[in-house]
Parts: sequence; structure tokens; C-alpha cells
Amino acid sequence: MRLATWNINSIRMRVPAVLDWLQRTQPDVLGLQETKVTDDLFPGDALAEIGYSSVFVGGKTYNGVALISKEPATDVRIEYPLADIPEPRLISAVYGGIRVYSAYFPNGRDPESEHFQTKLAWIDALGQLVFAEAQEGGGSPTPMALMGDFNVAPEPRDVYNPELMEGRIHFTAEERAALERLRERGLVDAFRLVNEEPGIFSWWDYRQGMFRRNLGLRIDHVYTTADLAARTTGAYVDKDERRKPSPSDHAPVVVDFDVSAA
DNA sequence: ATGGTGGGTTACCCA
Repeated sequence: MRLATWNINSIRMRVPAVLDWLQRTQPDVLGLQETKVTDDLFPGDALAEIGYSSVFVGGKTYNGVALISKEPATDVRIEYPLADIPEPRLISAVYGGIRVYSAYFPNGRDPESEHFQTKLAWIDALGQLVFAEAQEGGGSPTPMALMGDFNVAPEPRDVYNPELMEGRIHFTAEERAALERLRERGLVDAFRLVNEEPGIFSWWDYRQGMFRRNLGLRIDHVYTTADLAARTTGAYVDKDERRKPSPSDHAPVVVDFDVSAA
């Protein structure tokens, strides 16, 4: 099973890029963030023409998330407001018995701002929600893949200059601790199970030639429950996509799982 | 410390 996550920074600006990428990459499920489109204008028809079905929730100008899949989604949940943030930042659905989330974590803006505290509260509320959903029904927990733009670089090897970035937005101790709490509860950074090198990033600021100089952050993640993580077979960031004309500021992150005997 | 770039029902916007 191939899962992918991509902050697309306007789906309408990049319909041809998404169609081309899907056809070349063939993910089973792609989570998109920052679709920046109302539901009536989501390009579901163009995706359906290449064999992908879509579920989505969005709004004008900001935010918006979607799940694009080969097999139709079941038990779709549009999950907001979360922690009192009334923005479409979370959607999930079940594919092959796995609940897959596309999540757009709040940016936080500045560690001194109220938006930063709201971000931390949102992450903790997300943790409460996903584990509660996994336990529904009382039997064995539903396997899960929580993927999206987390807006947090979890470790020093995930930022281009740990000393410079320490304490700045996306790399504060508080944000790292919030992700650590997700991992302590059983989620695993599947990417890092198979790809341990430093200097692998998923986002580069549009400004100051940051991409050209490879000054970025790894803030887009695929966190899975341990049962699924144990089946991780590969992971990569599709940096070529960020090189193209008019790219999103994020590159797609792809993680493969062998679920054949699951 | 600032601003650079780029998205979008172009805003004292947000990333």
C-alpha cells in the first residue's frame, strides 16, 4: 500500500501537476492539504477521469484537506472544529481496514502569539480524537495512518540548521514535545524507519532561494500505528516536484507498506 | 531586525 501526503498550496493552481504526479506515482491514497477551495469548486471530475476518487472539505482562500484514492473511501469523517478552531483541517476515511487521515496542523505563526498556544491545543485534541476513533467498537484497535502537514520538525536532523532554528516556529521544544506525545501513545514516524539521513526536507520557503540552497524543514509526515509501521518497506520525498515551474512550497512525501499478508 | 516569494473573493491576509 502506497500512502502519500502533499501540501499542494492551492489544488486549482496545480491540477495538471497533481494528475501527472498521480499517474506516475500511483499512490493508493494521497492526502492533500491547503487545497484552498470551496467544495463546489474541488476538481473531483478531473481526478475521476484518471481513476481516482476524492473526499474533501475546504473553504475559500485558506486551509482545506482532501483524500484522493484508487479505492473509494468508506466511513468518511470531516473532523472540525477541533480545539475550537473552526477551520477545515482534518478529514479521514477507511481504506482496506486502515483509517487514513489528511491533517493540516495550524502553523502557529510566532511562539509568542496566541496562535502558537492554539496550535499546541489542536495537536493534543487531534491525539485525543484519533486514538478515540481507533478504539471505537471495543475490539482490536483500527490501524491508522495520520499523515499531513504537521508544521513541526520533530528532530534536529529534520531542520537545516538546528542551532539557528531552535526555538523558532516549527522547531520549538513545545511543538516537538507535542509530536512526542503522539509517538508515546503509539504512533510511529514511518518515514524514519527506512530513511535515517539528515538533510531530507519536505518544505522550503519560496523566498531567498531556500530550495536552491536546500535550506528546508521536514514538516510533512506519515505517522502510523505500530502494526502498520512494522510493514514499512520504503519512503522518499519527491523533491523533483519542488523543482518544477510554479511548484507548491512543499514536496510530496511517499511511504510504502507491505500489507499483503495483513 | 527585516524582507524576500507566492497563494488567493487583492487584506491592516496567510504561509
